[in-house]
Amino acid sequence: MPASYTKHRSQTRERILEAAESVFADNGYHDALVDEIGQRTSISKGGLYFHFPSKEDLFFAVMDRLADKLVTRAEKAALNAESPLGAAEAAMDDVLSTLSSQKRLARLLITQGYTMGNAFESKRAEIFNRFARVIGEQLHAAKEAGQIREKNTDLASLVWLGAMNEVIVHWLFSDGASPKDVMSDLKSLLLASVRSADAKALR
Amino acid sequence: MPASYTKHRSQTRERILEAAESVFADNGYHDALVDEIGQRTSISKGGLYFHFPSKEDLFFAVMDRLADKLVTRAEKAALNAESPLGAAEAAMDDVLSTLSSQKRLARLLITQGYTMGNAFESKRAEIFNRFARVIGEQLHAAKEAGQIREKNTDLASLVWLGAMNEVIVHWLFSDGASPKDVMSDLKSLLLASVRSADAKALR
DNA sequence: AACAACCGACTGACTGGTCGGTTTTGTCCG
DNA sequence: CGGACAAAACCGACCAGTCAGTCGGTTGTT
Repeated sequence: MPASYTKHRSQTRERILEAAESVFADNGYHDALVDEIGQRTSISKGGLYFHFPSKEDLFFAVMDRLADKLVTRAEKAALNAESPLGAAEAAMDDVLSTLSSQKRLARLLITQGYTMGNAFESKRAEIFNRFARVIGEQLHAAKEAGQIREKNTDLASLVWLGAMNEVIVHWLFSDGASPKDVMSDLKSLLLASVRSADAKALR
Repeated sequence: MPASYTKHRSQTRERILEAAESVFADNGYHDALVDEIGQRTSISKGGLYFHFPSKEDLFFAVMDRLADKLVTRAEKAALNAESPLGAAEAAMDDVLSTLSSQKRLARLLITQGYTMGNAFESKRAEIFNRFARVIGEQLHAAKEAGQIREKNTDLASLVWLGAMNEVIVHWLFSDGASPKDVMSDLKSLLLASVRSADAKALR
């Protein structure tokens, strides 16, 4: 295989990835049509299947590329910090502001690609909001009672919900410790995140 | 409509919901077949469509029912606590241990139903783990440097990741404040969750 | 009789993937 | 240089499996 083939080959791959990212971002995996990716690249379906063995593989390649970009950026941003905790902070800064300015891509990376359309995402949001509200009410009451420092209890409840969710998801896929096992550590983390300095006793 | 109709009607609905929950939990929404729900209930497809207008509606009804159960349980658990923060803690306890003991349902509620199969979930896990590792390395270094109190940096990185994720997801669906806008509040929450008392200066 | 509940064979839209054939690109040699 | 050969790249009509949803008819209840 002559060298100049592989060069052109990777150019085409890149073109396909670009278009696929856009189509997946617009429609989500399920509703994205391979034919439409073909249209946007002016490459026929058969041509696409020459470069990628399946729609799924193509999607994964898109996701990998996205994650690469994001991680690379964040790691670069972290280099300027003068301490580890500062580095973590800088990376968080970078990721959040990058995603903030590219809603479509955030959507693709975080949920859209994996889900089955807008109706489903709305349902997910509805249920999670319900949980967030339950947590939020308690935190709000705790705030009134002077037990916690944090004023932004809505945000705090999102943080708590997100943390719990992630712990569960991790358990679901890693076969690691069950949520129960990490619960006490998790609780002290979350309590520390909001507790005021002068509230030692909890119950 | 005679009374005994509606009674039997709601019994049948319940039977269907039960079976549907099981089928959805086993296969996820996409790969769950309406025909299989029919088989398990001994109700024909047409019969099912007499009770639910579509597969999607049936799925949503299942999810609502699940969320109901979970919230009700948690709220009951919270009643025994003696302070708001204690109530929040008790509810968290309850939810985590309930889900811990029912992996199938946790899966359904948290992700499975909305996604497109195992390959996709694995990919999601892979990417998120990558991010978690980046955070984890920083936190670990911060621990070595004595900047943080928390010893379980793996868990802490999951918490951070989950919190960020949830903030982003919420923004994606609520059209609320962008992650950038809540970033400073979010940072102080997360830093407070791990920071040791004697580490004030950050950078 | 009237209506709810249920049946299940059938349909029709959908779309990922295939495959035989064509065009383009690079290489080799006379 | 140029013509012949091979391999890569690309084309697009077509196939094949899938399954949610329908509908005309049946059974059971009041």
